[in-house]
Amino acid sequence: MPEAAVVTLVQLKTACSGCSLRELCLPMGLSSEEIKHLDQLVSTRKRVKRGESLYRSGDAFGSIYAIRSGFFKSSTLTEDGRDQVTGFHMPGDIMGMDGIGTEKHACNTAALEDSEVCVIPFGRLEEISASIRGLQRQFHKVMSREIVRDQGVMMLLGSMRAEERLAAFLLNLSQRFVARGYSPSDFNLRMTRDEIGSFLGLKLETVSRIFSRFQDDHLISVQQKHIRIVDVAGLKRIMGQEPG
Amino acid sequence: MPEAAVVTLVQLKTACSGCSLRELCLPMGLSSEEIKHLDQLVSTRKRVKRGESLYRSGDAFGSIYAIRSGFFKSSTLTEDGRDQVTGFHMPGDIMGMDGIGTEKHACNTAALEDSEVCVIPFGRLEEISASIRGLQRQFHKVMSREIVRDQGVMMLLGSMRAEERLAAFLLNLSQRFVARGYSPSDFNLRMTRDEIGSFLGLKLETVSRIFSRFQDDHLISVQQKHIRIVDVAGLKRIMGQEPG
DNA sequence: GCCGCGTTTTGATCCTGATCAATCTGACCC
DNA sequence: GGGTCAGATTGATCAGGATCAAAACGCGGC
Repeated sequence: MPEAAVVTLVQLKTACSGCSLRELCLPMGLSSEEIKHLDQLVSTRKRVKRGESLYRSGDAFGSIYAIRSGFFKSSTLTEDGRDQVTGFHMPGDIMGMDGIGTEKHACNTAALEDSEVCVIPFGRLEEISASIRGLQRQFHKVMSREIVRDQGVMMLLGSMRAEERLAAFLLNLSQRFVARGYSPSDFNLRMTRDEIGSFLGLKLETVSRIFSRFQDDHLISVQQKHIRIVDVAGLKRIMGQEPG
Repeated sequence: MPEAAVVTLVQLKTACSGCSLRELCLPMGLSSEEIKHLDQLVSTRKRVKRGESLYRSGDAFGSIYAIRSGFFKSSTLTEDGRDQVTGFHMPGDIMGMDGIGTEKHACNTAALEDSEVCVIPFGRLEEISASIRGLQRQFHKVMSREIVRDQGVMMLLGSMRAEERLAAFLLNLSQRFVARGYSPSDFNLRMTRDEIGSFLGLKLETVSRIFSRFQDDHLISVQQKHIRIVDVAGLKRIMGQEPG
C-alpha cells in the first residue's frame, strides 16, 4: 500500500484538504497536490476557551496558528501598563507571525469565545515551503497582507474621525463575515464596547454613543451585541466624507 | 578560472558582502558563505531623486528594495483623497513588501532626499531562499519585524497623546540613527512638520507647537529641521506618563 | 541685495471626543 | 423571585488638539 494512501481518521479530520476554510486560509490558491503536503504539517489542533490566551507577549515562538473556529483579539501593552487591541481575528485568519522576527511573541492573543486553532510548527513550515514553491509564495502573501492590513488600521487611526472609524470597522467586519458564508448584515459582536474602542482609539462611551447615533439615522440597528446593518451605502458615505 | 572567482568591479561595488549596512539589512546574521549568494541576487541599484517615487500604489510588484543611502517616506491614500504617511525609511531598511500579497504595491514610496536603493528581484529571492535556509529565515524575520513595527505605530496612534507621540517619534529616530553610526542626539529631519503630523495623526501646527514646548522645557533644541536631543530621560518620562 | 514662495511659528477660537457620573439592561446565581 | 455584577447607555461638563489666521523665517532665483 503506497504511503500516501495511509490516512488516519484524525488526519482526515484535521486535514487542510478537507477543511471548509481552505479558500480563505493558508491553502488558498494551492493545488490539491500542494495541499496534501500541508496536511502533513498541520496535524495538531488546540482548543482555547473564552478568555484564555493562545500566547502572550514574551512567550517563546514556535508555531503560527490558523483559526478553525471561534474569535480572537490581539493586544499589546506599553511599559506603563496601558494596552491596546491591535486586531480581531476570525476563522481562516493566521495568527502569531509577530513572533518570527525575535523568536518571541510580541503581543497577547486571547479567545473571545471558545475557539479552536490549527497549530502550524514554523520550522517545519519553512522546511516544506522550501521545496514547494506554491506554499512558499502563499505564505509570503499571507505575511504581506498582514502588513497591508496593519497599514489600513494606521490610516484609520491616523486620519479618520470617530464616526468614520466605526463605519469602517462595521463594514470591515461585514465583509469578512460574508467571505466566510455568514450574513453580511446581521451578526453578533464578540467583543465589548471597550475592546472596540481600544482597537479604534476611542473611549467606550464614544463607541456606544455613535452606535446609538447610527441607529437614530437608520444606518444600523443595535441591541447590545447584536448588529444589523440597514444601510450599507450610508455607512460608506460616512467613511468617505471630509471632516466637516 | 572558477566561476566564483569572476567578480566584476560593478558586482564588487554593489555586493552585500562589502556593504557597510550588512548588519542592519537583509544580510543581517548570515554567514559570509550565505551572503555570497545574496551578492548574485542584488546586482542592480537605482537612484531616486528627492521628490521622486520609487513605486506608487497600484504599480505592478516585482522587487523589494533595500535603502543604500538616503531617506524615504511611504504613504497610502483613501478613496476620498486624504493621504497618510505610514512610515519613514532609512539606510538598511527594506521597502516594498506590501506588494507581495496582491502583486501590486499598496502604498506610495517617495524619496525625501536624493537616494539610492538596491533592487532585489522578488522571484529570484524566493528561488534562492528556497535553497539557503539562513536567507529564507532572515527574510521571514524582516517581514515579521515590519508587522511588529506597524503594531507599534498602531499603539502610538491609538493610545498616546500628542506629546507622547512626538517624544516616541524622536526617540525612535534617535535609536535608528545610532544603529547606523550617526549621532543619537543631533540630526536633521528630512521630513516636513506636515509629514510628521500625517504620520503621527496630528496637524502640523500641533507638531510645531509641541516642538516649541519641548524646547521651552529643555528636552530638545529645535532650529527648523535641525534637532538636538538634550534630555533623553525627560522624553522617555513623557512617553510613559498617564494622561493627566 | 531683494523678492517670492514654501515652511514654520505663534495666537485666538472652536469643536470633537474624553471624562465624570448616574442609570439601565441582561445574564447568572442562589 | 430577588440580588449581584459586568457591560451598555445616556447626560453634563471639560480639555486637547483642530481650525482659522497672521506673521516670521530661510532659501533659491534674479
